[in-house]
Amino acid sequence: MESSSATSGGSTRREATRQKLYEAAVTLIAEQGFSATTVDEIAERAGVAKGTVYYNFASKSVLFEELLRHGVGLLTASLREAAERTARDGGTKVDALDAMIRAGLVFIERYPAFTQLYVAELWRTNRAWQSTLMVVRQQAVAVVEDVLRAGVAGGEFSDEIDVPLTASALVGMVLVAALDWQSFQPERSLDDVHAALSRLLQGRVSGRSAG
Amino acid sequence: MESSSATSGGSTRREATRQKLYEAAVTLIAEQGFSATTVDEIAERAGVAKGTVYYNFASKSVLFEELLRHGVGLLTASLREAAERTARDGGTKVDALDAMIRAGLVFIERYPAFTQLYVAELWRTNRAWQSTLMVVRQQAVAVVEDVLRAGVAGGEFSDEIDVPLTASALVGMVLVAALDWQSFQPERSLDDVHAALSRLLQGRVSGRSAG
DNA sequence: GTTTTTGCACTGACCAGTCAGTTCAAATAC
DNA sequence: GTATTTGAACTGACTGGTCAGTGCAAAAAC
Repeated sequence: MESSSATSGGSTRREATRQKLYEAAVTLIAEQGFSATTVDEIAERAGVAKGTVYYNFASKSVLFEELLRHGVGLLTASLREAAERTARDGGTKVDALDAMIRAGLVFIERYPAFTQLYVAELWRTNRAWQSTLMVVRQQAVAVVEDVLRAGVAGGEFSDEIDVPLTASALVGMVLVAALDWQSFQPERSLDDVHAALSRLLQGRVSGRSAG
Repeated sequence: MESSSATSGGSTRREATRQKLYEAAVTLIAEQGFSATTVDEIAERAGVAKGTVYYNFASKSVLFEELLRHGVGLLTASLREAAERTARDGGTKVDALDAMIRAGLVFIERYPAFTQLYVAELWRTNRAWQSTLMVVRQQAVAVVEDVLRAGVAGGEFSDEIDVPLTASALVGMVLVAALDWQSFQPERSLDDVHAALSRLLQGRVSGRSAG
């Protein structure tokens, strides 16, 4: 007899509790930062006792590290999927980048708190989860780099572009534009924001209106 | 009788102490975050007594807020200067943006810790210095927006571009690329990084090498 | 003689992590 | 089907330590 509602691996109740803790932690840490967020707050928002946090995670930092891994996993999967879908549909590499921009925006719209938290921690040094963060960052940027490299190999992009730097710049463009969108003009539609970034990507900023 | 090394206004000795405290605080907070940085640490790194911190600043948060204002003041001055210099030399608005990108890179190369700290705090909510941060952010982005608007008015840029969003995206592009440069490939030259970003700005990513 | 800095002891709040005890659902016994 | 056992999951009061901010007398700088 199996348990009534099995998730993939791991006992159901425990998994549900961990999920609640992730959700509570991500918003609190995004708002206040890691150090300013107390374990008591996380427990309270998740609706569990403090002891439960320590039953499920070795420490506050471990909870945070697993949260990071979890979130970036979702993002890279989504980016990769966007790139592959475009390739299957016979699109160019610019189309792939454009699709990835959209996938990035969709992700940020869905998980704004996670994105905030990620940006806030990414360039810090001297932190316990530094190495976790490096690994996880590289996974995400690598997806963009791969598309750029394929584009250079296929002659679609200039072979003079600097792949890692251009990838960083593209990620930064989307990240900052999206966070500003969420923070300062949340009423705008995703399509709107996507259109503006597309234009920038395709160098259609200079030059008069298409009229 | 002028003091030997006058900064604008304020008694010299006091100003020197405050400067030491800014420098100590900025690196520590960039590395560890605001909450994880103690006043004792700041005092120790600055080489002054803890009491001196409180003689010069009302509280830890006030020290931080003034630090923010100070740093962003330097940045906006530098951006504005770059834009104006280009205008005087009869450059286009793209030239102005390019000069501002360079000014941004120079700033980040000179004050990497401040930049880190700024990014880490910018999209947080529920923090005491939230409003300070908003004001100060707007000052910096506004300089870029002004150039974009002037370019649209003069017909150099498409009137379909979204000025605030494009400004955000450009700032993000430079910010993230530069932070990655500093963190992960610090051996590269500023010119190198600038060239890569210039290329992206001018839409010279697509298309074969100029050979 | 006024301003600024020092050094250091002290307070009170806050917080990560612990642990002895409780809950409860499923398994086993009858 | 009812009673009993088991153990994973959870609880929340408690502890030991940390830290922002204070108070103040004496020294140093100007």
